[in-house]
Amino acid sequence: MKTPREDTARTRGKLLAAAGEVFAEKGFRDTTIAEISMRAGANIAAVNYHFGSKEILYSEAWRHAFAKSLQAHPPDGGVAADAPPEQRLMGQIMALLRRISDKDNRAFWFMHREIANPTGLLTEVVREEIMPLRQRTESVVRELLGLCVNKREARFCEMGIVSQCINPMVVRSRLNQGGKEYDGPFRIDDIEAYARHVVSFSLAGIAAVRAVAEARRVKRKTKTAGKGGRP
Amino acid sequence: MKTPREDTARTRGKLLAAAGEVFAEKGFRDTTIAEISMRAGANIAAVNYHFGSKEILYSEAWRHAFAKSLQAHPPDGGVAADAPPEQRLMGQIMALLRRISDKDNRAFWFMHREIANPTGLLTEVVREEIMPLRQRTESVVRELLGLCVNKREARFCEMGIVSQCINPMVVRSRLNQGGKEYDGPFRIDDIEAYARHVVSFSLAGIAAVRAVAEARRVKRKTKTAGKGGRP
Amino acid sequence: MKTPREDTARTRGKLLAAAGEVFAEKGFRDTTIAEISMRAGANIAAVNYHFGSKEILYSEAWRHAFAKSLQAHPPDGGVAADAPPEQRLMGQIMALLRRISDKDNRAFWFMHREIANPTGLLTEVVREEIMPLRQRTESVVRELLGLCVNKREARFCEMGIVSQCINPMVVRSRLNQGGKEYDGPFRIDDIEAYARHVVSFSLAGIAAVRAVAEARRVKRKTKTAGKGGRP
Amino acid sequence: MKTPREDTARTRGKLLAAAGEVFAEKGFRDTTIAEISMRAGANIAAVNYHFGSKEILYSEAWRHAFAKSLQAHPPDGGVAADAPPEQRLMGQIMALLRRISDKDNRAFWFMHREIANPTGLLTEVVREEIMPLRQRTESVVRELLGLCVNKREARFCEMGIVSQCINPMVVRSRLNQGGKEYDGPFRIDDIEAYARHVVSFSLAGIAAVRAVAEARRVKRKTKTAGKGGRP
DNA sequence: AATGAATGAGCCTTCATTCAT
DNA sequence: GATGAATGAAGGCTCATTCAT
Repeated sequence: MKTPREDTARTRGKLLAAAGEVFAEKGFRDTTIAEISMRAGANIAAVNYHFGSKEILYSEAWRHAFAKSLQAHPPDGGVAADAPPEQRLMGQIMALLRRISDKDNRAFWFMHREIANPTGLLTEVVREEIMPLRQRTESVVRELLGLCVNKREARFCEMGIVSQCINPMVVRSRLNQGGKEYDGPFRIDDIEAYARHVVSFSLAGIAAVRAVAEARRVKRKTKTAGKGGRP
Repeated sequence: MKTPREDTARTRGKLLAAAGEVFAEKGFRDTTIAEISMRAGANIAAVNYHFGSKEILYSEAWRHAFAKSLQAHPPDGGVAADAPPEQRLMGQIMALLRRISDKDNRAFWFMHREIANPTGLLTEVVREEIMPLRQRTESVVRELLGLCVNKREARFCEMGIVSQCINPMVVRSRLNQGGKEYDGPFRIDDIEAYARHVVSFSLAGIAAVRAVAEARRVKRKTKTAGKGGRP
Repeated sequence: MKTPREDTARTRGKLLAAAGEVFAEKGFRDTTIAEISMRAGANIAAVNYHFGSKEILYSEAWRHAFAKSLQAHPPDGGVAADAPPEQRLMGQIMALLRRISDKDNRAFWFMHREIANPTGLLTEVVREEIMPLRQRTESVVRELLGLCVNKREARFCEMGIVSQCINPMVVRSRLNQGGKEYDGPFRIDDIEAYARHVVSFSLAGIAAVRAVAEARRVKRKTKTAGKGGRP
Repeated sequence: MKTPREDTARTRGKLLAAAGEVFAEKGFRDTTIAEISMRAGANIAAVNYHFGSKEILYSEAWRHAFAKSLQAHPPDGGVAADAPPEQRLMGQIMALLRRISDKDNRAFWFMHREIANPTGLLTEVVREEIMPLRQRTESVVRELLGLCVNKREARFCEMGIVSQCINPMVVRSRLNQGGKEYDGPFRIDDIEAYARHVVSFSLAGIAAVRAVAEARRVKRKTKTAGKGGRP
């Protein structure tokens, strides 16, 4: 025996799920609430009734999808918090790639569309939900970079690493869509192989940045020491 | 003394420029030909008169913007063709970052929107115009990688490098828009500094990939030699 | 107490009636859905909401009008099925003329416009709905023609009879429109008088055709008999 | 060496011919000046330049086509003016059927469309040009009807005969269009056979009408004679 | 609480006509 | 005289939202 409350909750859930699918497929503008309602098996007035407007549904659907995505693929990638930073980086990269490539988790595609085609509806959501993830990555990267590297370079590294994950996945997905697989230069056959590549490529990059920074620090110290040391 | 031909060319040009601006700002769907016409100082029927449809204008505007973009920032970045590959890579990265960040060149934003929100109108255009650029980059990367690295890893490297350029620029641009500068973790203050970072980071990454591949090759040879050499 | 279903049915009905009027007056192309909606007391979006498109409304309105027309003027003209064929022909002709001249039944004008200015939207409808009527007429005509008349001449007769009904009515209607009655050579004052004329004119025509055919048959038989009979 | 006058005349002629084709194919509303101009190899402004408006071109094109049609198929059908009325009727019917079925003469289709879908642009033209033809037919019919038949019945006969020619041709043409021949009940295989059918069918009809009228006359006279005859 | 009918603003496109050369 | 560019009015259709039940 279902209470009206439960009915309401179920309809809301169906609408959120349907909205997630359609928004991810077509973006905000090309999505019609008629299609969302239909896929959710609900009335065409249901969206405005339950959420107030298409715009509100949009951000709610994103939060919903993002939470589900994080639950399915924890950001540490299953690596223990006290593992060496190299392994933790690998874990985070794998988690990110899995979140993006998981066909059941559409949050990433929302985000991507939103960045390309800003509605301005997700800016707050981004800061609240995405930032912690990036800071978690930045923190591992800083560990690997050591103390000599300044903040800007650390940010550069973090951005570069995340970008290596995001961009190729986007391109791959787009070019492979439409049924026919596209076997051109953009193709990534194996998520795990690509993850290993990004890790080893980036660890080398990080090491180089670290080396330069440390050399600079030593040089400065020597200079300072020489200046101050000689009477 | 204007001939009708010249008139047409001028109006077409104005429409292309206006279309470039508006499409880049708002994407295909949210752009109205009314706004394009208004910005071009033309009648609302001008778009259909000169181009036939909004869709055709879209792809024509992209070609126009892309050609202008390439002309303003040659893909070699001003580096001679016989310079060492490290410098040529730097040149290409600089050229790419400049093309993306140049506020007068909107082609990149078209492309980015198109990938995020495919209209299907630019697929051919991409393959014809973008591929050569990526192949040019891949070719420098392969030079730096040496002969031991297989094709897939070369592609991974090329994709990673290009991604490091594209993605942060997108995010930076989006978050900085709306008048207020956003001084958060995504910000890139200095294009040139970021270019140098990407080059040194990526050269180290490439060297690492190369080293691994060469070690693998040596190992195999030794194994083979051992197998065949000792009875 | 109106249910939504009843509301829909009423609005649909009003739209069908209004569409019937306007399409019959102006034809498909010159009819605007704005006018139909206005006459039906509905919003301009109502047509697309209830029917999907102007084209669908067109053929639905025709079916609606045709059904109403048949109901108002049964095709046998009130003559019993076992009456002599002359009377049944009279009944059908009267029914046809009444259907055409009835100002409340617009189906005929649709048809006429459609034939003159084909939209291709009614072809199926014609075959499904008009054919049975013509076959009914042809069947009476064949009865009157006897067995000697071949199929082609029977068809000629049927076509000629129906044409005598349709064409003058069309011309009469057109020339009388615009407020001023046109009392020229095309005018038919009295539907019933014209029906009687068509019947007697055509019965004589049919008899002549029948006589010729029977004479031909007798001649052939005699010839054959003569040929075969004499050794 | 062409004078400007000759150029103008030629362009006008091409426009008239092209307009004749397109108007006959598509009707007034669905015909665009652009298509007429294109088919005539003229500028899009040529129609308004040479004729003033689409409407004027429409009626001019009709006059042009009608004159050409009459020239190609003289209304007497090649039968001498002193031939017996039966033969003259046959001549006129043949001429009418030929005019209608001649694929190079589009005037009839104009007319038909105009009647079905009145633009009001041809009403005067009709009265001026069509009436004489119908009066010519009516005059033969009256000859065959004799003096006892009243004016209304003569008109009925004439209308019926002409209708037998017009209507089946229209239907035949429409149903056979679209490339595929339609071998249904409407088909007329042989213009000449149909003409013979109409003549013999109608002569019988005329004879019947005449007989009835004469019987009525005799009856009245007898009655009158009887009335007046008895003292 | 929830539905389905109805709305009206807005968009792309068409096309006869006009304007400047 | 003749052209081709340009115009503006109008039409069909879409869709998020509101209204009445």
